[in-house]
Amino acid sequence: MEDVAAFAGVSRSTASRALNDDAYVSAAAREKVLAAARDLGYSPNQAARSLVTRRTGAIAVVLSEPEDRLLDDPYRAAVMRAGYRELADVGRQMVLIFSDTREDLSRTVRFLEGGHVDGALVFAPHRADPLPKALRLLRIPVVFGGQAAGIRRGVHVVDFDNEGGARLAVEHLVAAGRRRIATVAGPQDQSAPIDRLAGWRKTLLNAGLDPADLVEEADFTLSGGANAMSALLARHPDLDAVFVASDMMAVGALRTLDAAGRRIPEDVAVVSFDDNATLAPAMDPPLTSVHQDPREQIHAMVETLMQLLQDQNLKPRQQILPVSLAVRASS
Amino acid sequence: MEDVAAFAGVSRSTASRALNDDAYVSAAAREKVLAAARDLGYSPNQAARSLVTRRTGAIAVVLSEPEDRLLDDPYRAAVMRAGYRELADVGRQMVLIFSDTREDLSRTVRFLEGGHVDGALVFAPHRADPLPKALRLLRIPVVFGGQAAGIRRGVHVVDFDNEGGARLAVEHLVAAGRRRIATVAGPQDQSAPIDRLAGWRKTLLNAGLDPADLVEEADFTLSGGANAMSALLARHPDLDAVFVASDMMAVGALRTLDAAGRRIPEDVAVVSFDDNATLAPAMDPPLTSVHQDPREQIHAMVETLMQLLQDQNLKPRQQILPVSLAVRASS
DNA sequence: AGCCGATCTGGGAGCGCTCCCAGGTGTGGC
DNA sequence: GCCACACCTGGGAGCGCTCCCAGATCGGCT
Repeated sequence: MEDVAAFAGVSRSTASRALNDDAYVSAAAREKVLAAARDLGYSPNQAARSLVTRRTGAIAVVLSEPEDRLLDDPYRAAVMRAGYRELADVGRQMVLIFSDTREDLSRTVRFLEGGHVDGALVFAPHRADPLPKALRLLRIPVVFGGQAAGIRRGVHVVDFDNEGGARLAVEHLVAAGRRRIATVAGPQDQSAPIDRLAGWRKTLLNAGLDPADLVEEADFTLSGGANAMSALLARHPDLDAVFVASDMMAVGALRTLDAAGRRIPEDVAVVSFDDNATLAPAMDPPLTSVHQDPREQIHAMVETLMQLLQDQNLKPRQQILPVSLAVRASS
Repeated sequence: MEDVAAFAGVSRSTASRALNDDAYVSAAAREKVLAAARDLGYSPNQAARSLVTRRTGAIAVVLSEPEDRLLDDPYRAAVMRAGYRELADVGRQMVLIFSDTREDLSRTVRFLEGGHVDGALVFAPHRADPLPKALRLLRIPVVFGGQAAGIRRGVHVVDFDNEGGARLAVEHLVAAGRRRIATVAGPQDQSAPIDRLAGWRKTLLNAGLDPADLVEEADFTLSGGANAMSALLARHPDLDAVFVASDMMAVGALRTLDAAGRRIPEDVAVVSFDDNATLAPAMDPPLTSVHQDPREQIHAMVETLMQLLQDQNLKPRQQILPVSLAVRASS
């Protein structure tokens, strides 16, 4: 920078001000500095800058999930992409972190602690995940996507209304005259699927229907959904609707139903959760699904984090984003 | 760090050496420092460290591709994941960068130039992509995954043997007695699909078969594959085999063939490319596919980059990784 | 004319670390 | 017993930047 300043005929300080477009720089000086920087191919050293400013301009996006799940989970892919965009829009660089094994945990903590990033957006759906608790001890601003495992208060969370979404789905089925409404639930060690199952159960009870024995748990995969559907069908050949806790599992359920000769939606109506843009409308028949927008979630998370960066004492916020029902041919 | 040193009763220098486990520190001193660091909850400031060492410990993985493609491209997802792992294994942090629009280009260049990372692994499959050329001007070590657009020499590349893979596929079909072997090619503005198409053509000619009019180009998507297959079937109802340039397109082709009443492999044999672990074996029938391992590619790229970090003058290397044919029921 | 405040500039200090160098201590060989 | 050479330690310098402060310049107002 010294060189640039000399080349432009000004002092280091003035060059710095021009480069960071601070106030109190004459237009002439600013232009000379900018021209010099261009001619000399200069770009400021970020390490030096963040050493004194104590901020890096980078934000971590932490995905704490088993490895295999990330590969074919389209929702996570959307989160990465949206995270990148939303952060870029506020001039921040995304640093992706996959935290899976226990060994990753300490690495992740060390990284977040090391001053590489100014804050973190954390997705840790599993209730037993030790990461959220470990993060509490750090002085780095964190916003969680979905409920933080084992922590109820004092953290910033942006979640979707999972229970409300399930209610929408089941009410829709009840209104269509369905009486034997089963569900393929997601893993009950995560809060989102727990809430979805609860919503299904409550809504059935409200409608005077009996949920007993109409639940089958699966692992959010295609084959898991297919197997769960088989089990349900074996126990209750007369079921006339099913609420599936994710699109991917619904694809599996669809296959099973098809193989069992059930017409959809005539014999069995299907409603799922996620409304994944590439999956849900592409099925045969297109899936009715509870719509949640990853971009919207990330946007809210970034917004909260930016405020947190301004004011560390921002009082903890639990944002619950509304969901809607995208009705298609499967119901 | 000063505090840690004081607490441990040693000097700043000794503390630094202990923390970086340099040579020439007594075991006693090292332990005292480590204990002090633990007790004080100290973690070194990375900005200060990289200011003097001139390295950050971070490596960028740049994906230069249209946004929509990343979401459902399982190969890219595997690349991200493998990149994270392989880099973690050599003690480096991955910084993911999506570079799509032209506006992203300058942002990407600025970022890579800013000293945030020590090197970059770049995937830029499109021939018209301006990124590779822009990167040439930077003094940052770069290794390309797949051919770099518009650059033939002077860069480090780790690619798969696309043409050889296509040859394997077609030779397999010829050996099985197929005579009318069509192809669903990928976008011809990328080198991988170009090479695959060339391999198909050459192998047909070598076998004394006529490739004329048996090509249909598609965009690597499921629906693109389905449409291309329809077009081929319309022109050549008598085709008895098809080489599809990606698994995803093959899934589409399978649907079209099924809808047209063709039995697979009896009427039409299908061979695809990628051998995606979740997709290819899960199809009905399971797909014969040319196997390429993203992990292997990333591994080679990381290895080359690490050498490049040691020795900037490493002579440019073009590594072509071999592929194999995973034979399954579709052929 | 004189003064005051707004605008602009340059130098100094220091962010937290690593590296170099000078010096101290111990150990083995002659 | 003394030197040479390992091994270990502490202080100083400096990485490239931003921020603070003191001072300079300039216009506008009394």
